[in-house]
Amino acid sequence: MTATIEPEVRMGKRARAKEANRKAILEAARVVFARIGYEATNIRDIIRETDLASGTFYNYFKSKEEVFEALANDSVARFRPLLQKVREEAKDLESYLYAAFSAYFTFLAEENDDAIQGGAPHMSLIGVRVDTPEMQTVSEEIAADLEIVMDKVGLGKLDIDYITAAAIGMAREMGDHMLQRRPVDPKGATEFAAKFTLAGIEELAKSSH
Amino acid sequence: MTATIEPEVRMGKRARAKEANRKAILEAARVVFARIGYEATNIRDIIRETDLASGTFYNYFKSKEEVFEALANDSVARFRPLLQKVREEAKDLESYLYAAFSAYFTFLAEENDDAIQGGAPHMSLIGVRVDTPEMQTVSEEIAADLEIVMDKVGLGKLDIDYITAAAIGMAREMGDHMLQRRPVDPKGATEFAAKFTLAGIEELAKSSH
Amino acid sequence: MTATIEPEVRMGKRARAKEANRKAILEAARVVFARIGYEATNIRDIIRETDLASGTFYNYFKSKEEVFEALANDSVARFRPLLQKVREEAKDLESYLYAAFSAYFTFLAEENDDAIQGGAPHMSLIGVRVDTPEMQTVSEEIAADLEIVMDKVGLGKLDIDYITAAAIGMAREMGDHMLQRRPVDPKGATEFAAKFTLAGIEELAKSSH
Amino acid sequence: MTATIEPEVRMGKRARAKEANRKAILEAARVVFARIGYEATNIRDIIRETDLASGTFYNYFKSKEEVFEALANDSVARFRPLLQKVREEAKDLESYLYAAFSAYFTFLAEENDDAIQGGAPHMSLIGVRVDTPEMQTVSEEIAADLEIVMDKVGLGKLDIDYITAAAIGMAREMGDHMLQRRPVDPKGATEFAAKFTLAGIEELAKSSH
DNA sequence: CATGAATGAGCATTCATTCAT
DNA sequence: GATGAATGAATGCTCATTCAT
Repeated sequence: MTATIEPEVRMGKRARAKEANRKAILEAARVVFARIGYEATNIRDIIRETDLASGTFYNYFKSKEEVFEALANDSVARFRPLLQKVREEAKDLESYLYAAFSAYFTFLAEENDDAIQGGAPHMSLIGVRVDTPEMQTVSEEIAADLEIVMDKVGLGKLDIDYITAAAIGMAREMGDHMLQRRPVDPKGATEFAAKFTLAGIEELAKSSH
Repeated sequence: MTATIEPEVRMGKRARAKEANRKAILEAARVVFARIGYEATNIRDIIRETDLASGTFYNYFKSKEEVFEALANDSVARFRPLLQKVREEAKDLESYLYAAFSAYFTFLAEENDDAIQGGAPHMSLIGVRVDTPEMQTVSEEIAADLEIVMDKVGLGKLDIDYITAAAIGMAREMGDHMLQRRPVDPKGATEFAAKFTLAGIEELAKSSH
Repeated sequence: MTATIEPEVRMGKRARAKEANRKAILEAARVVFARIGYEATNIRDIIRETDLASGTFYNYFKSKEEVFEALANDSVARFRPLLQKVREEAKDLESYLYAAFSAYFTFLAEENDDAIQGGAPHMSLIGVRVDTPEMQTVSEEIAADLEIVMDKVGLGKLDIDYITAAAIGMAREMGDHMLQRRPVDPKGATEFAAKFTLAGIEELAKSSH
Repeated sequence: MTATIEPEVRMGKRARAKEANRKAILEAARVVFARIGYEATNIRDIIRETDLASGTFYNYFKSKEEVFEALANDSVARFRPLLQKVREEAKDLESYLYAAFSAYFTFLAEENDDAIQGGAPHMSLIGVRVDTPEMQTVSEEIAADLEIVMDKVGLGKLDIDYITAAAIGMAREMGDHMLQRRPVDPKGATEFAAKFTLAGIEELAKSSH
């Protein structure tokens, strides 16, 4: 019986080093963006955080923007499946909201774990205050989800665009605050946001007939 | 009887020119910040927008940060009276929320009038969310107020930090959407946000004892 | 009676300094191009030759190409009047050829005087081995001139394009060699080239009927 | 009797691959030099034109200069027999000049055949005249030959340096023009140049005693 | 005070060269 | 001997800041 060989193991040393360097740059970028902010960051800051030489950066990315994009894509790629699961398992509006906020706040907390350990003064950029096309996609997915769910429970006539905006804005801003607190408490934030949003929606529903 | 003398009249020619230059720089900075975002703006961009020489900038401000500060202070100076009135006239949480959201959305609509006309993207060049000095300051003012009001109406035991975060996040995100709609409708946004927030807070109050 | 005031004198100190800096950069560029060749020259080499700072270069020129262009334009602008005079004063083919070669070799010697003093190992680029649009214009002027002159003396049926090419090629290549010799002797080169060319043309004329 | 063994056949597989790589690099360099000029070419440009890796370049050449040299030597190797024949068969100055110019213009036309087909600009990208290794070497060979021949026919007292310069300059400049004409006509150019040069030299000889 | 040219530190980017695989 | 990623010195260029006029 032949052992299953993992892709990483199949790669030569060179390929593995390449992969590792790419990851090192991405990770360094994530840390530096969190520490001093995206705009203030320059490429030297990023490579200084690795043990690579300056020219090496350009073997992997053309610009700061491209690292950012990669980081954002990565975040979204990891977040989307969670959202998918939420969507499938939601029974009603309440369970959807709880699950969605929980997914978001938990993801955010995990995503920023390193930054938090390192005492990053700048709040997380990736995934929070950033509108990449991908992030917008996630927003739109949530909006679509909400529309479906709300339709199903007979609330389709409400202003879903504003409701989504309210929920997303709430999540973003609360996310920043959540990350400032110790201990970081995604559960509490979820409880708060879900309850708050649910009440808001119900109130709007009541006054709309 | 001493005649009331307007500040401008009291000033000499020199002082008036000085004041005008200061204003020109501030206005230029406001325009450029709105156009390309605070971080992306450099001092040359600002003075290029005026008919002044680069050195002149330093007679008035030490840095981009200082202009930002001044612009923010200016916003506060213009916004504070409105907020003062809101605070004074608010009888309860409901009336405060309505008035505060109304002040915010109206301010936002007016503040972005030029930008909308000029087709300025206002924020999010590519990806990074930019807060103009105005918005940042206004948000902070409201946060402070909200805390006071909630305390006064006996809701001080709630998680006021999260509540203000929720309200501000909601306002910010909804603000973007409001500015996209035609006609721009601060009244509608106010109605929506106030009702939503009030219901949220009441729900939290209910479940907290 | 008011003294005639020279433009230079009318300029303020600032304007004069500006003019001087521009000239300093051009002169430095000419020297460095001659010393190490156009392609090998970088902008730091040029400014190092002046007592200016690196950034100052960009107050005057956008690139190495632009300095080159300015230098070339300058050369042409100073050469064209000489050619004009040659054209007007030429009585026949012989006198035209002598005058034109003389103008060229003399101009070349003067142009490269500094470079020669400095022991420049690289032969002159400006005006010799370079085809700027302007240099081409000069070539075309010479070609047109030759055509007119040759027509006048009844040699219009010859291959004037090749004759011009031959004369210009000869001048270019001989120019390089002339600059290597000590003393630099434009008279000798002129004598040689004119005689040579004249004989060549006459031979062609003879065998063309 | 030993069979004549071709070099290629004598080599092992390894050596043949080696030879092929060397040739690939040389050919790539020739193409790129012709396309963008020697100075503007960098090593990456050359290896990109092959299917070899960058490091491989250094197994064959130490620098761009060395490739140039090799290319030039190659040209010489191909051109020298022609020139050898010219030298041997020349009975007098006239026949030498005809044969030499013919060799040069023919070689030039053939050498530029690909470039003409491929629409390569060959030289003068913008402004700076570029000599391919081939041309430079050929010129030098002819110069050396001419000196010998002139000496042999008793014209050694003339200014041979200037004469060769004149002949070479003429050939170069006329070569450009020849390549522009259709059809490309080395014969015509040869006739013109030889006649012209011969007359020039004779005139100089006459006036030198 | 206004001016705007000079400054030079700082950043992005390229590229010849090396070397582990 | 081939590979191609890593290296880091070198270069082009920007921009906040100063200062003589």
